[in-house]
Amino acid sequence: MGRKVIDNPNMCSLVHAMNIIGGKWKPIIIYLLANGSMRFGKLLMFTPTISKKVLTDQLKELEADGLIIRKKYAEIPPRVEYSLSDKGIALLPVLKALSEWTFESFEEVKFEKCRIITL
Amino acid sequence: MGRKVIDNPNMCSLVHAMNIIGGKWKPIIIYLLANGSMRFGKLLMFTPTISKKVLTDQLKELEADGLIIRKKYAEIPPRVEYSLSDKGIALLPVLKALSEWTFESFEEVKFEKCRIITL
DNA sequence: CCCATAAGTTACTTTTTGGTTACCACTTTT
DNA sequence: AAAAGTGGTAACCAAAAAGTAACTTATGGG
Repeated sequence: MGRKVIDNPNMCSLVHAMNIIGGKWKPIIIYLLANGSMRFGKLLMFTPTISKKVLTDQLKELEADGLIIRKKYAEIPPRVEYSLSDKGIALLPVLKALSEWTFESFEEVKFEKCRIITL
Repeated sequence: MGRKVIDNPNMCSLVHAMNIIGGKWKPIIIYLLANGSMRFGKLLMFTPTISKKVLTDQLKELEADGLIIRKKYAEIPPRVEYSLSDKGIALLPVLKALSEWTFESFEEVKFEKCRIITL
């Protein structure tokens, strides 16, 4: 039921990082939120191969770990806005560096610099 | 048989990065190799909760993606040394930044700065 | 002749993750 | 009166990842 994490008896910060953002989708979700808040439906549109349930699950874990903030408006139909917390914002430079590493290390492949939008 | 990856029609470099190092163990393996080459058995010892098969699989994928180099010596019993390639070395600063992000963003928890050794 | 060794491989099982479909709650629009 | 729009949840299944245990290979040592 709970999520599986790497045992971390020595409190290694890299192990913890992998436990938090190791999920395949999480860095991508965080990057999608880099330019401001987004609603559930829009996040779903921008990550076409993810299912509703998986997106829900990932968002819940990200919220539980304090990387994103979920703001629910008491409207009908419901509106829920997701945005980055301070922790999430602090992660952006790391993700940018990761994206640039790919760009530079795999020059033989023509990558776009972190355009995640796939529609 | 093959590994599952995120569809990446727009060649987003972050998506590619996740496809390459998204595995739970991969960044940790790369970090273990930061200080020089290591033999299979030693890698296994330093990652206590990973199984032999999974370590083998991860190493194979890392090698296939060009992040590590596998050098096999024609000895009996066999000796195999794993080390970082240029791509792998170029990834180290990113992993270091990731480790530091954890350290600083979760101050309430007392993390060790990237001591991965868990024995 | 038998054992140990290093680095796996193979076959098998279990756990985890991801996907599908249906359904809900409320209101506004048709 | 019925449908559409939103952000979900629940039940159920399929697929993938991971774990376990036994086996392999070739040689030197006892």
